[in-house]
Amino acid sequence: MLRAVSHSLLNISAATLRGLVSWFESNKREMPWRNTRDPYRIWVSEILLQQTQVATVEPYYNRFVKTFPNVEALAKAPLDKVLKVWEGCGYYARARNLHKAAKQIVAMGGKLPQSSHELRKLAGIGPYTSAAIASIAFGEAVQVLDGNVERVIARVTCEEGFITEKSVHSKLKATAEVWMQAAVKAELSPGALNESLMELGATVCKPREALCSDCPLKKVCVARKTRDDVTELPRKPVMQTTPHYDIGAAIVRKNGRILITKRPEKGLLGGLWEFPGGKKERGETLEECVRREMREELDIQVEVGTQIASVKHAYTHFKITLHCFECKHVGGEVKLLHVTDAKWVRPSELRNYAFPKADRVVLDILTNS
DNA sequence: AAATCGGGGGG
DNA sequence: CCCCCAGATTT
Repeated sequence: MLRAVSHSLLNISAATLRGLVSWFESNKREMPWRNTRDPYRIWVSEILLQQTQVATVEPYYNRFVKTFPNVEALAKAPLDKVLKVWEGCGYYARARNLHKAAKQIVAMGGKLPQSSHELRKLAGIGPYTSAAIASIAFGEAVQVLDGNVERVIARVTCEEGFITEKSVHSKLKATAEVWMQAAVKAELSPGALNESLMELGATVCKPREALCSDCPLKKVCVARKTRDDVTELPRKPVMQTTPHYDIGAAIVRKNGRILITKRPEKGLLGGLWEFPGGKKERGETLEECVRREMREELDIQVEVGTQIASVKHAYTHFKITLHCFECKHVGGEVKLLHVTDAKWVRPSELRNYAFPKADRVVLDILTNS
């Protein structure tokens, strides 16, 4: 055990690390947040980049910093507006926590904390993000260990253990720490080492394709030397298949307006608006499901008309097909039984509200027909 | 330690 | 169409 770690520690030379960073300097992709030193913008970019690819993040980042140019602007904005800018980007707890942390920072005097330890205390900032901001924005010698860096180190050190095991994770982290110390001794900047390793993982040492001939670490990579297929590392347990649900949803119309409801602040799609509805139960038709959901969630009676859309969508732990029906409101005043808010909205105003992706598809069908 | 929490891209 | 990706928080 000790030997495996020691081996990788002793083998990373200043020259190799310099080669890595200079590879990065000449191969790095252009990104909007790489043109700024503003810690606020670097923070926003790192939150958006959690679980999300660079190409997806770019338009969201540009819109976000234009709408909320600094911590104060973000802190004083209503959450609904923050969610609207985040609409479609997923993992909405990130937006809620970013907003919450902005308020925390303003309460602390308006300046972002500069150490990874202090950053870690803010909502939505965990081990990865605190290290990323501290190293990139403030030059702290703290290593990041995101999925890219884990993969690069697992391959370079030929770590065969399952990535989900704590001991394996600790080993990779220990190696990353030693590399960081070696980089500091070689007078390389901590942020540059971290960005180099992440960029290498994203563009060369990729999950299902390793472009080893382009890799600045190819001479020291143990997996490349000893294995047929480096992409088998890091090892991961097989994922189990996810359940599928049919959802019945209603476009309830009254006096030219459509009824939308707001989801609870916590949990799945928290704080977003949607067309009311819910899971179809066994032995129930979609039409019966819609009538039942309108009764249970809102205490209204509807007449279910034609189906206007059937949208498939995959979440992290299950899949849905959203079946959407035109409905006529025929009785009952709306009561907030299982929703936090409800509004009758003109079709042209629907786009002012933040909807989940599946509902956005329905909305597009609705307004383009 | 395991489950929750989106949406995009690739084969 | 299915499979893969992966950081923070909650349980």
